[in-house]
Amino acid sequence: MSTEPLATIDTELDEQITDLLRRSNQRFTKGRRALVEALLAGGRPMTIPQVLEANTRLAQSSAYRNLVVLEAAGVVTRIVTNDDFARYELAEHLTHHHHHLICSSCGDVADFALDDQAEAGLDKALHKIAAATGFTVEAHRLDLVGVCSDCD
Amino acid sequence: MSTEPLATIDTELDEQITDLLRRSNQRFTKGRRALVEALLAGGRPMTIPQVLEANTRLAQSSAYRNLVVLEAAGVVTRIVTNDDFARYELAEHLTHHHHHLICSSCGDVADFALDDQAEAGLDKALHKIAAATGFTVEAHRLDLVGVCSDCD
DNA sequence: AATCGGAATGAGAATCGTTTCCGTCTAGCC
DNA sequence: GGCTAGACGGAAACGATTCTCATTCCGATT
Repeated sequence: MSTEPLATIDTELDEQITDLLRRSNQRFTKGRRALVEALLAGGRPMTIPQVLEANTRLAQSSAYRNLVVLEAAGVVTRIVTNDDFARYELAEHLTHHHHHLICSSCGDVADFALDDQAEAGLDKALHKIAAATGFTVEAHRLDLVGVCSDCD
Repeated sequence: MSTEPLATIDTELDEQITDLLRRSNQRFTKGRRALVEALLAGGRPMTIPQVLEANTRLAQSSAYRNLVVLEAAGVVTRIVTNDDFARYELAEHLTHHHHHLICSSCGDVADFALDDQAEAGLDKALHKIAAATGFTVEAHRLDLVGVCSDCD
């Protein structure tokens, strides 16, 4: 479990994650660190097979188990599409608020961000809806579904 | 396969669906009609177990198979959340453009619509993104994730 | 209305991503 | 150094969905 990392977790991020994990009584172990490194290196939502391929030392069962732990701790986010596999990426508060481009052909997912003005307008409209329906909003998700340039 | 329908499919809708199915060389059979009626009566995205419970005459395997057929024909839309089950609802062009409120506690999904102005602003911003990334947009999906008033 | 051909049906088996078990190993602590 | 709770990893179990296949239905044709 010790080859050169796919990406380096800087001190600040390390502390944030350690802290997040500690809050749910979990440790930031080597296996979990390797997962975060793989996701960081990927720079996009990755399926478990992709993660395992990126770091062949990881055991499948541990990857699944630890991604559940990391999600519960708020370190990563699980994304499900119509594709066969679930995908994971670093949680937004460790990176930045963004949305997803989902390719309906190959299933790949990439990130994009809305400009501040559009995001603010959206937020306002959504809060209005929430207030009208008695729904307590935790987050909003915006996906663009279409065909990526590779598949076109 | 002949009890009183859960909801009535009016002539116009019937023709639209028949036509949609014919385009993919499929018939609008009784089983498929029963599925559409159940979804129509539900008025919200439903899981297969919910559909089967609403109409106990439906066979599970046929429900799964026919929902795939109906989706391919563009009659229904499949929605996946973090919940264990996929959900289906009538396609937007048979109803109206809308978005989803997803309860992170019970998994239930309800519909909501953005006001025209917010929707137009969103559309504009998304087309800008698409143009910048070489992504061909087919649709956008906007979900509000939170806790519904029942679970609160 | 009887027949034929192809599609639809339904019960159960198979699939396969994901989860869980369980025995072994580690890291952290005295 | 030993102790112990937690983490690990290989393999078995799980479960939503899909596939199989014999049977039934539908629609067109004579």
